[in-house]
Amino acid sequence: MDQSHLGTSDRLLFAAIDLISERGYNGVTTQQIAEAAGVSEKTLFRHFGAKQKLLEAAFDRFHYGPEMKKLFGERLVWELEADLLTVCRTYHETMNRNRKVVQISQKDEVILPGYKERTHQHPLQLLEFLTNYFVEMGERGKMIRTDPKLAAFTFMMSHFGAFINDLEAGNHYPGIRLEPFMQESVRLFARALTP
Amino acid sequence: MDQSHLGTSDRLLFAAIDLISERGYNGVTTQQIAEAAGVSEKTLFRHFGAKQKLLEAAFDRFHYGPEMKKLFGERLVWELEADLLTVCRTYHETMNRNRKVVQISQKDEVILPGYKERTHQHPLQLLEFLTNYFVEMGERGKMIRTDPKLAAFTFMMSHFGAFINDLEAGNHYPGIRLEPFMQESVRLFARALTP
DNA sequence: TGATATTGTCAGTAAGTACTGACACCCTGA
DNA sequence: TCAGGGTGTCAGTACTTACTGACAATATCA
Repeated sequence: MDQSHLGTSDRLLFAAIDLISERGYNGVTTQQIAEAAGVSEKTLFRHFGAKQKLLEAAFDRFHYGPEMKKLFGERLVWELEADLLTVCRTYHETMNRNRKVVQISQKDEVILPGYKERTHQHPLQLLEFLTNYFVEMGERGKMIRTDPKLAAFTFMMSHFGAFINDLEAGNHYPGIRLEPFMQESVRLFARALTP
Repeated sequence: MDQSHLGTSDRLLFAAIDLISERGYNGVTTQQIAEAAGVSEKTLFRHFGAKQKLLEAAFDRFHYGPEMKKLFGERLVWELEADLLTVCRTYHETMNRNRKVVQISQKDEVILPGYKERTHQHPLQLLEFLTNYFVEMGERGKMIRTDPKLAAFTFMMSHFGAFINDLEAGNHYPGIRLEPFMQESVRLFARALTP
């Protein structure tokens, strides 16, 4: 985790995200953030003016925008099992990139009003996408007739749950790893939804 | 939410759980907790001695022990769909009773070391139970051969995800309600696992 | 009524914390 | 060599907050 090559601002942003995601906004002092960044507290305030501004800047810096819309529009092969795997891989990739940001918006919703919505944009998009995909697959006769939105939601939730579970403490459920879980869940849902 | 009939200690414990689950341990002052309980701050300290002790007492008070082991051991009918519904209902009931406690142990793991494990005892138990159930069902020829643990985990995770999603802000995913979700998810998993 | 326990009030302490100002230092580039 | 931008140091301010002590008020109950 050597960040000495980064500029002062970036080091502060990194440190802020790291510490706040662990201990919460009110659980970390500006001094601790500055120290973690290898910088004096004064410098922190010279750059960001206020603790809150620092968090907001950090949030903006590390929150990946909704850039995946068409990202896997081409990758689809209209085979249920393969496509579900693509979707859930994309989901876990996105969530893991935003890992700490998600954690912060969970812990400190109160301090960052309005920011939680941004964090939940990705999952919402994916849900919408998956729903449309199910509709289309139904029309092609490659999927059973069900409520496509609820089916998509159930699939998403199982991966959201696994993600959060992993976020929180790693190993509550011993002997369970992400990759086998993804494959098994995809297999199950594919079997459930194939005519 | 009239709690005037309760004793002083209990009112304080209620107020603590309420406020801390919303704003986090460091986001609430002892004065605010006392005020919410309709009691002077001094009384708070007379009863609990320290803020941390108050939280610990509150946690103990509102954390339901693992009392369900055999609770639905008799309710099972060895029909996949019906039993899955029983399991996930039990799950959501337990989680919802512990709602605020779960939220606190998510936000303030740092302040309550060791307590998170306790919160995750119920899900762990249910997972173990469900795994054994799947094994038994497999032996009876009423279920396909799969990794029973991963299948159980996938089912649990979809409900854990739904629970957390509901916890956090209520309605990220508009138009989705718990009851229809439970039924649809049970239907899906039953279809996936029936021979 | 009187004894005891519980609570409120109020003033106060000690520590922590976000944030500032003044000044000296160092590095870079002209 | 000089100027300027970014930084560290240090002292300090204003505010919050967990927690305490002393005393008065009230409720409970024998």
